[in-house]
Amino acid sequence: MKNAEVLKKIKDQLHNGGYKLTPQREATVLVLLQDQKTHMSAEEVYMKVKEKSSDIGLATVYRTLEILTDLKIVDKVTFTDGLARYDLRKEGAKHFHHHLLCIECGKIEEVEDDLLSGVEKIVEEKYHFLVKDHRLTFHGICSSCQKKHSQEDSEKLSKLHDVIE
Amino acid sequence: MKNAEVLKKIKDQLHNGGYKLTPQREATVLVLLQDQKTHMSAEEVYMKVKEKSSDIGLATVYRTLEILTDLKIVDKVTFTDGLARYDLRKEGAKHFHHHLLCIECGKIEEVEDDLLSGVEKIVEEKYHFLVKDHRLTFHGICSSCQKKHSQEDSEKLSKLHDVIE
DNA sequence: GTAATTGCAAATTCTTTGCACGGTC
DNA sequence: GACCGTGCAAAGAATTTGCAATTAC
Repeated sequence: MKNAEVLKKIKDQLHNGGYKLTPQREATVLVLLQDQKTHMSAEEVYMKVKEKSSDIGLATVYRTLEILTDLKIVDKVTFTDGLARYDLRKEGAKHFHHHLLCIECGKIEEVEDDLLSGVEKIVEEKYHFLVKDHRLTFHGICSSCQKKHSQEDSEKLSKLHDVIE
Repeated sequence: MKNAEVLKKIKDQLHNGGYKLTPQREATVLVLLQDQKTHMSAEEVYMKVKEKSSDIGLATVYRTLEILTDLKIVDKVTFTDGLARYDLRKEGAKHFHHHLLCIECGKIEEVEDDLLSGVEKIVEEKYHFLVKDHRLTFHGICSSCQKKHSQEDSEKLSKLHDVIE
């Protein structure tokens, strides 16, 4: 689905929710659309909107993000740093996607696969809990940090060889 | 494992980490031990410690909770309200347990089952991400809120019957 | 026209920090 | 007596709110 279509759809959702379509709200949605992988904080969204010439206040960004969260157009996530970040929901995604948070470099990768349907079934049956959504984040070491490690290791090893030789 | 034993173990961990065992730290750990299901915020821990006669400053609670988090004795979690909460790690648990957060009454239930080992394998193989820990929270409706609903429904239905009769 | 929305600044909330004092080995 | 830990109060960071001016429909 193209960005223009997605934007159109979001506009409709705002209307249906009884909200007006202001330039500030449109600019905010556009920024979220163009930068879907970065998990921006409110401050970052605010900066990006200002960059694009559109003038906006930080409070308006917070208010807009809250509306979008209520309408389930974006999801609010908080990782270990305690800062709220905002993620556009993927088109047609029933559930929130998952995250891989690297504890070394801080990078956040996204996982779109639906990994939890089996797990949800267990939760519903065993705990009689009606699952509506979920938040899943893995903490660990990303592939590039792993490579960095093995490189360091082999360097140490070759130094060791130098000493022995 | 008994609380006394767990406390002893935590004392050792503090010592090994090069930290002293002050009355304030001991009181904080005791509060966490006695109230394992409530997911207390720093403020709540502070209040509980004060209740138990032990005098303590809020800053000390924050500092103690940070140490305990670093030592992986407690886990810091942030749910949707953005407030940091602290959970004692279960004895011998490799991984953090999961949570069921009711979107109606706000109650948080814990799930101890290891539901994710299969999912972690997929993540490691497909994304080459070395998993160290995870955070999983389901958002939904708890069993008692579900019951409340069906009760309301049957009440409405019986009123409807009254009208018809 | 009018009710919703905005921007600003002030207020709030949660958390961290600086520093003088007190306790411990 | 050096050093770690504490309490307090002040600072800081993130977010929310009150209000007068402005705007979308």
